[in-house]
Amino acid sequence: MRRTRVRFAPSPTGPLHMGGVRTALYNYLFAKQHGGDFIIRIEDTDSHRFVPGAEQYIIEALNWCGIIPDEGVDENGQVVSAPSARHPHAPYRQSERRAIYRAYAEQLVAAGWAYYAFDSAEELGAKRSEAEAAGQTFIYNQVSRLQLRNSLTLPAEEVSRLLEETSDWTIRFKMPEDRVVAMDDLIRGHIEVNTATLDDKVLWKRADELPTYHLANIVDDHLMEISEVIRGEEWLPSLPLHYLLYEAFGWTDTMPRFAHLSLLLKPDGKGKLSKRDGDRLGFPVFPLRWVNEAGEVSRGYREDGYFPEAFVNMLAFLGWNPGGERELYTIDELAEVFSLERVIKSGARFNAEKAKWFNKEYLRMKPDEQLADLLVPVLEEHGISLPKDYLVRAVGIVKDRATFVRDLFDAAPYLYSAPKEFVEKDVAKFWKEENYPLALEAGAYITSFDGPWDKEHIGQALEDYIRSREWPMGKVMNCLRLALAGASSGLGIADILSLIGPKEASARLSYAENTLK
RNA sequence: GCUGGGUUCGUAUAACGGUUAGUACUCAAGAUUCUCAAUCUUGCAAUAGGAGUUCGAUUCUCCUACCCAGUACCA
Repeated sequence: MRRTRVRFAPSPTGPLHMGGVRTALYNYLFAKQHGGDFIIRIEDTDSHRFVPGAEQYIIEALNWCGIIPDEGVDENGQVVSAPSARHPHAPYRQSERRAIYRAYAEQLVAAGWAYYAFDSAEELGAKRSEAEAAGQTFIYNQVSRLQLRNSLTLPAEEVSRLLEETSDWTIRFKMPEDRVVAMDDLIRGHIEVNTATLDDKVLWKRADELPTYHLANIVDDHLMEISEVIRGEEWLPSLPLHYLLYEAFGWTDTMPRFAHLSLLLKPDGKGKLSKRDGDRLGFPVFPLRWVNEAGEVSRGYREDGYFPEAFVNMLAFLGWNPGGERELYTIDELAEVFSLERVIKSGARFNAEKAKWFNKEYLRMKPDEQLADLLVPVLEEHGISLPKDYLVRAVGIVKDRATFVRDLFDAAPYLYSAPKEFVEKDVAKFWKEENYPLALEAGAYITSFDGPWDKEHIGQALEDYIRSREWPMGKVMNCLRLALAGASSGLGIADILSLIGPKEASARLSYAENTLK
């Protein structure tokens, strides 16, 4: 039984999408469950699409999620370039491995599994548009390669000359003509494809001396001793090529097992989840905030106030579930119960409401002390500073109505500072001549209450007082809340009073009396 | 178009040939309360369609429809 080694291999062409985070997460969970290694490899073989900062973003995002690699990134979040005991397969960035790939590509040519192709990108582009105009599709395959300029059709001397004198040739895979490739996918089961439907993919480019994804991916997975490849569904059509590449290299016996994950879909309508959907429907599609070169901002789960544990839990359950009815799992618990067999084959539609629900659940589970600490920066934004023990008590009172930390303030700002304004509509409704004097009187009574100053005793005393006088309970209470909180709806009067204390309550009552008249 | 993949309440999913097709989110109603939340209870709501195999199909096979992906010197 070989050691479990899986990798997440993103391309630094932009911020990591939440679907990418899910792929990384499943890889991580699989590795942890099998006591194996989780590796991050940066696939930056496309020199044209490189985006500055993207690699750093990916590393930071995974780190925020608690998806910590065993190899590929050092303790400071930097991709490691030199091999060491902890990082035996460095470098982990393909642009730094470019010297490796050419020999492998040439090996395939020598063995008859690949050939040199001299058609320029422009020539091929022209052929494509030509075919398209005729309602057809141009494919570089077993049929067309015999009409094109390559080492299969040109004389040997001409090939050597072109290899020597030109610098935009490529090495293409010579797809077998009529073979059924039988494959097995850990999630989808047995799949068969006939090679006659496949094309001759470019493996290596002389122009930038870089491999394409297919070559680099197979070579690196082999060199890095990857045991399972868990990746997105968009790679399924390339699987036959990858199987054939392992065969061509003679690596079939150590070929990894494959698992193709379905995609994340839009919450509504058709198609896969995109950045636009987030903007349109008002939720993040990226783990972290991202600002592109044009200065456009994409919001992130972190900045929107999600706990990484909630984000990870929610993501894990999008297209997978452990079978029972429990939904809340820490990342370590997920690693224990995760299984590729239970990954759903069809695409999962993302649901922003459910994401919020997860966060709310995690917020409720957090100790009040911790929530109080998290609330401090929010209060600072409002210029408020209060003692820790006061915040702990306040948080205990509001946490049930909060989804995010900021709701701990937003849901009841009056717990942290006296209201300066009153909701007009509520004033009109409750602050009436026949009601507010009663409320003021009840307020005066309770602020001088000499029993134990806690929610139960205050609530009981206040209620008894109002009842004994046969005043209308609702009207008096709402009036009191209006004076204390600035609005007629909100926390229970006893909750508010127990926290702010009789002195502050008294001050608020006077302020309301003077302000509202 | 071609190739491959997919299809259970609105959404995420459970049920690996036998269930009144379950659960969560959302939504609605009720209970509770000084209001609003929270909470609790109840409710609405699904096997894409059609053939087969079988004593019996959500589950297995085929066809149709629809959805997704790929079809680049991008990953």
